[in-house]
Amino acid sequence: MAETSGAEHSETGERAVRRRLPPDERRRQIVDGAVAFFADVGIEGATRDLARRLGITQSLLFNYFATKEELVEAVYARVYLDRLSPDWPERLQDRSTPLRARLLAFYTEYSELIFQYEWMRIFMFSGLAGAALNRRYLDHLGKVILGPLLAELAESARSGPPPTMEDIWNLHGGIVYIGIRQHIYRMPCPDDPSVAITHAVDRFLYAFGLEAPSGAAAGVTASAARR
Amino acid sequence: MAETSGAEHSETGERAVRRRLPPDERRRQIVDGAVAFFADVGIEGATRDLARRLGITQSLLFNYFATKEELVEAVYARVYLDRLSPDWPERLQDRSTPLRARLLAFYTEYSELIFQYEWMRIFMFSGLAGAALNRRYLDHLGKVILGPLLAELAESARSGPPPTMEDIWNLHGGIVYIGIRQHIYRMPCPDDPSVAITHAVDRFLYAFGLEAPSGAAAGVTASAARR
DNA sequence: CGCAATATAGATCATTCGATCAAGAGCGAT
DNA sequence: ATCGCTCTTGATCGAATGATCTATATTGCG
Repeated sequence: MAETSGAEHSETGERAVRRRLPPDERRRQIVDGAVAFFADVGIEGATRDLARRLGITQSLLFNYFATKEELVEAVYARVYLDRLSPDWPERLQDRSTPLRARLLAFYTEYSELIFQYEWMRIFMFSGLAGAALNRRYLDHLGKVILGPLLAELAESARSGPPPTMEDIWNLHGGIVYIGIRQHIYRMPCPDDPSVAITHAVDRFLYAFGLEAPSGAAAGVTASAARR
Repeated sequence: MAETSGAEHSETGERAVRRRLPPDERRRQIVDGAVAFFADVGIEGATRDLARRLGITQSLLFNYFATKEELVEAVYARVYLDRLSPDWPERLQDRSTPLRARLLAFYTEYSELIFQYEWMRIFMFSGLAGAALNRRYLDHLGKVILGPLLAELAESARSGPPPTMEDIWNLHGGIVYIGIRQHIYRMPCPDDPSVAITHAVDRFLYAFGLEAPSGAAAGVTASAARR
């Protein structure tokens, strides 16, 4: 999270230098802080604690957001924004590139985007709360990413039963679960998930008669496939 | 959740008949209600709302649990209890049965145990809160189930790179993610996950040169493998 | 340099939270 | 029946919550 200014003090509340900031900059600082704060303690976190962490007073929050709910919405918007790159659909359907390379490129970039403390936790908090943005995101993911991905796989598949959407969700879930283990459950995880991602994608493709012969341990990994 | 008595009233608070219950029965009723309640609204849910849902007064809760935290611990204990059957380790290592059958039997039973609204959500809530029981459970799962499972797979694997713990977690995560989609995100899911589980297990085994030739669409599914 | 605009702070309100307590109500023993 | 034990209740406490308001301090502009 970008430190917008040097005015924040540590959470052990010694006095900070008072800083007057341009409104939009202050607003950005508050949203940034709120993202980090709510990711830690959940959306139910107290506005006073958030203010203390930001080094401002609680009442100031309400100068920028009429209600706490409005602030939470801003946090959701910030976190969900640009998390699904608009060019992924076409890149996933670019048949001049092998399907495996497309999959590896997508999941490498996607995992770098979402395997982050703030995103993972706020996504889970908002999911449990039934937030509208959460459902919209998952709908969009299914329609715009995983749907086309299924079509591509069905087109290329050379053996076995035809793939279903449930198979795609299984691939997706197995990969996303790395981030869940890391940031939700705080389990020790490999710092670079691309090896696990590569293996998961290869196992998946192999089952449909695609690429990755059994000895391909030295193949291109997801991290090296980054465009 | 078992309706312990007919005394509960609907949540729209019309007066209920007052019932005097034996202490342990009342306690059980409270824990049952608390499991369902906290699964819905999260651990931060108010004790007054829980009491209203149970058709009792809020103060009565504190006759059975000294603090809310104590009640929450009872909820955790109830939910986490017996969720990892003690005979799974040995059954997973019973080499008189094919590895595939062992895997399918395990994940069928396991998914039936955990793909439930209360479990899934309370597990996620407690995970986000960093509850000790959550870490203990995952430690235990890794050591007692997934560890032996890795050993079995490594023993049987006939091709490809040797399996790692990360591979096992990928299989596990892909399956568990079905429950997450269903109960955390409330997405529409197949009511019987055994087909998806079977395919996931078969893809996994196939990648290590085991069973499931490419045409095995009509094989034994997980639900039929139930012992 | 001085003034107006506004960012900021601290006190404060009403509500809700977990938790306590004395009084009342139900059930079993006699 | 009715007595007594204890389960249950409603009132209530102090702390914490979201939200408001007034007074002060700081900045930018002329």
